Amino acid sequence: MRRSRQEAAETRRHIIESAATEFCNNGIDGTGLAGLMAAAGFTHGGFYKHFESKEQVVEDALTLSFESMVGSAQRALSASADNRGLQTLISRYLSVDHRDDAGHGCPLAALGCEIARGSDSVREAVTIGFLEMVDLMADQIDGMPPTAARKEALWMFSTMVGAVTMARIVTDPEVSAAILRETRRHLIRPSVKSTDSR
Amino acid sequence: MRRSRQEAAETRRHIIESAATEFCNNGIDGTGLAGLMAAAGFTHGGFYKHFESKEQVVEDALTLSFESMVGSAQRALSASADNRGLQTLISRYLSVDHRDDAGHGCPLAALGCEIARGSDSVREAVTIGFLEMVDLMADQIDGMPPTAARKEALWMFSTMVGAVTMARIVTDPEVSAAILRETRRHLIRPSVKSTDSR
DNA sequence: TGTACATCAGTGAACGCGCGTTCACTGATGTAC
DNA sequence: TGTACATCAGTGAACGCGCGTTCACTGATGTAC
Repeated sequence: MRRSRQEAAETRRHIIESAATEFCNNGIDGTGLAGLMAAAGFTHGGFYKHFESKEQVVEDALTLSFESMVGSAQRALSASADNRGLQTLISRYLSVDHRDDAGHGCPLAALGCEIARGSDSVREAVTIGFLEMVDLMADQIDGMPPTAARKEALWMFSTMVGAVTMARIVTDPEVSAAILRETRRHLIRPSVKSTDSR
Repeated sequence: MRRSRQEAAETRRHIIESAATEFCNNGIDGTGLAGLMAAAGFTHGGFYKHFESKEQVVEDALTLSFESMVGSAQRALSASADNRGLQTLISRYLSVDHRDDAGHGCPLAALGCEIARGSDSVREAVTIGFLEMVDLMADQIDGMPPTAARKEALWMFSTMVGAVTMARIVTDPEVSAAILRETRRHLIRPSVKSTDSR
């Protein structure tokens, strides 16, 4: 039974959204197309009416994940005054909530090592999203020329990805919390220094 | 044709070693038992003469990976004077060589997100190895009480894992190199401060 | 605006393939006397 | 020390299963007149 163009577009979007959650929760290799379509409320036969291959839905899901992460980061930043916005962003990323909800979190923390082994087009799409987040953060770092700020944001975001990944691996809850806490302390202190200390 | 006990033990060890490389290169889900045994020079039928399940060889391979990483780190540290040992360790970890040779590198950088979704016993084994590396690094941080040094090492190593993971994802070679370089700069500077600056 | 036909979103069954696991078989090793 | 038998490391074929992908079919939507 054919659906209207608008309905079909909504279906596609819905599949991509739930695919992003499935991938982040179970991994890319760990998510089958049947399960992916079931999670979206469809049978798996219809998959190829929307995508050319599994690879394509991976690419679309990762792109959408970054768009929503960048979007909510932008909203958080414009909602808060001064350089507190960056601190809020970092604190949220390095929170226990984010650690415990991979499905709705950063795709780099959830799928980093799988993406590293992925195709060029997947890595390309992820690189674009990563650099958008980096630029967003760099804009919030004051007391630094733009080039230096970008370099600073580059390592800050990589550090955040590593911290959440490790906090998810470690079995001791105290060590896990300590990783997040210590990383927060190191990343937030420097940018405060210019206004607080001395 | 039965082999001697010693031969069998050597075979087992050899399978674990090549499994570690295979996992780090192709992922845990991405490595089949047939390929794993073929890489070790055997047919896949003999796998269950040495291991109870795929899960067990994963655990053994990760444990061995950490042992060899911790071992070579210890050798590097004891070979160099003062606190230069820690700098050498960090520089090597954050090198282009390590980035480009996942198979013989740190299992956390190569498999972090897969391990995070792994079984408790796999995560437990990895946590032990992670904390050994952390303690090794903490011992090299001077001008800090042991508890603080351990916390410092905790976030430093997480940061290193994140940097190598991101450097492997990013498609732009300059950005990839910049991630490693900036992370090196931030991690090496503080420990030098106590002897160099002021 | 109404009718006739082509299009295609979604279903459900099927495809070949590689996965983890099992098993009968082999012949050299280990053990018991 | 020598002989007879049990053990078991490694082989190669087979198992059921879930994977990504394909396809015939359906009926509502879109298009042409």
